Amino acid sequence: MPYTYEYARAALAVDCVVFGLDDEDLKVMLIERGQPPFKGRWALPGGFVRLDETLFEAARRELEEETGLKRVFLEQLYTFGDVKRDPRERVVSVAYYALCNLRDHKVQGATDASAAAWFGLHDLPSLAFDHDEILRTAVERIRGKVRYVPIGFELLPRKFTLTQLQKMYEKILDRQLDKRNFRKKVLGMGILEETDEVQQDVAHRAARLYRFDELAYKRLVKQGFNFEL
Amino acid sequence: MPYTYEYARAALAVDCVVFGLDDEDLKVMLIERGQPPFKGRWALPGGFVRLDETLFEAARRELEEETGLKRVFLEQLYTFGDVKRDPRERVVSVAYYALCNLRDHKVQGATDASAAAWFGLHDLPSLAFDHDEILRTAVERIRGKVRYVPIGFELLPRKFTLTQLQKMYEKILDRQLDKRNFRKKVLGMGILEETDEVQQDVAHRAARLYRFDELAYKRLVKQGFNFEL
DNA sequence: TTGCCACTGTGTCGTGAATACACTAACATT
DNA sequence: AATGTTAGTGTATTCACGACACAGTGGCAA
Repeated sequence: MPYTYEYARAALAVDCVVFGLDDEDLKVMLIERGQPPFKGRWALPGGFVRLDETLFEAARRELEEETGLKRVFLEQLYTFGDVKRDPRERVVSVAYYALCNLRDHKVQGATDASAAAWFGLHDLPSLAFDHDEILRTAVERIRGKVRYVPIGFELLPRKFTLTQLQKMYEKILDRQLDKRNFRKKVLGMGILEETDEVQQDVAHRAARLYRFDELAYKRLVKQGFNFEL
Repeated sequence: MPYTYEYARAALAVDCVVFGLDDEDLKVMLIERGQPPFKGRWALPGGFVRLDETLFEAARRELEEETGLKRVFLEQLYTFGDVKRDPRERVVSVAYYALCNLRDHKVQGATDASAAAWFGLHDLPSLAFDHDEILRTAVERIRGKVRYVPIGFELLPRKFTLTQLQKMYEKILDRQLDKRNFRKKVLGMGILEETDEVQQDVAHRAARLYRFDELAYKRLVKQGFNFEL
């Protein structure tokens, strides 16, 4: 069933940079390509946009199809449109980035014969297409964004300790933070809700668990509040 | 000369939000549409992407064709891909925003029969397509960005007074700033070069002219410097 | 020439935020 | 009971931000 147009048209794709956090490192999910071009190379999950879905919907769909991830934070990153970025033909790709925590969303073997795996940011293979550049752009974006918008909470389980929160910031920003100053600051913002639970199954004093209080955050933003780590 | 594809394809367009600054207000350049749909309505300059040009090149080309603007600051904003954003068919638009100063770049009557004009941000007509939304997004973007990246200088002539600089920030941020604190801060950053010239043809004491020192800025950024107004 | 107008250009002080820094408390394990 | 491991806490110093007012300059008009 061919489609005909008066002018040549580019193909339109979406690609997703999925960040996940575990105890060691900030990770990215990659897919091993089962088809040429770049067969056998690692690439970002993604695919072509259908005409009856928005870009956001396409990104969400591809993410679920290729990695099994649902209901994760997903936001548009940048659109990559170099003429030769795909060797087959002109493909313009709208990149998205996603954040999720590795505990809740375990490595889903991908559905369509290709392998999916998490890679630490310091241990990446070279990627297919211009996906290295897309990934670099995504890392820059979250580094910038995490400092003044609380997107980082998407990477943690719903209840977390202050140490986990601090370690997350340290991994994203790639530098050490002072414990006391960090706690003072983050508690002072009034967007963390203290639960009456503590960590389980640790071989030392258990830390208190906190929850991100989205309502308090939104209230504060409305009053002209500035989250800034 | 028709082009045929196995799957249906969206058309791909670019749209540009061009900001300009004059003595009164922050302005945006709009084009009156000469063709349906939305004939007679105001819209952002833009058009379809050719297959042999990057997105950036397409934006620059359309900008020049429709408004006569060349060599202005131009940067990708966001990609708009709602299914029904164009009533004719599926069109995905990569939006760019541009900054220029109204002195150097006078209102070029548009080349192709449609009229081009500057509109103050507080005095906008309702726009064609989803261009209201694109424009809103662009305003948010420069408000956020101008505070920690010196893009604002693109809106001024190469040599400017500190008062002009301050007024620019006041118009973009839509609030008053204190003169002494502003000067202290902006001079303290060390990215302004004092010239030995002063304003001409003013009916009062002439102010000293400054120049943005891009090299100093880049040097400072490399050392981990934080421009932040 | 004098006065007036419009804008330029400058310093201080108080307050709040950011940083640097080290020890005791709690709990689990042996 | 002793040990190991992390949790949890306060202070002092420095730095940045914001609030605030007036004298100086130069053109212009009377």
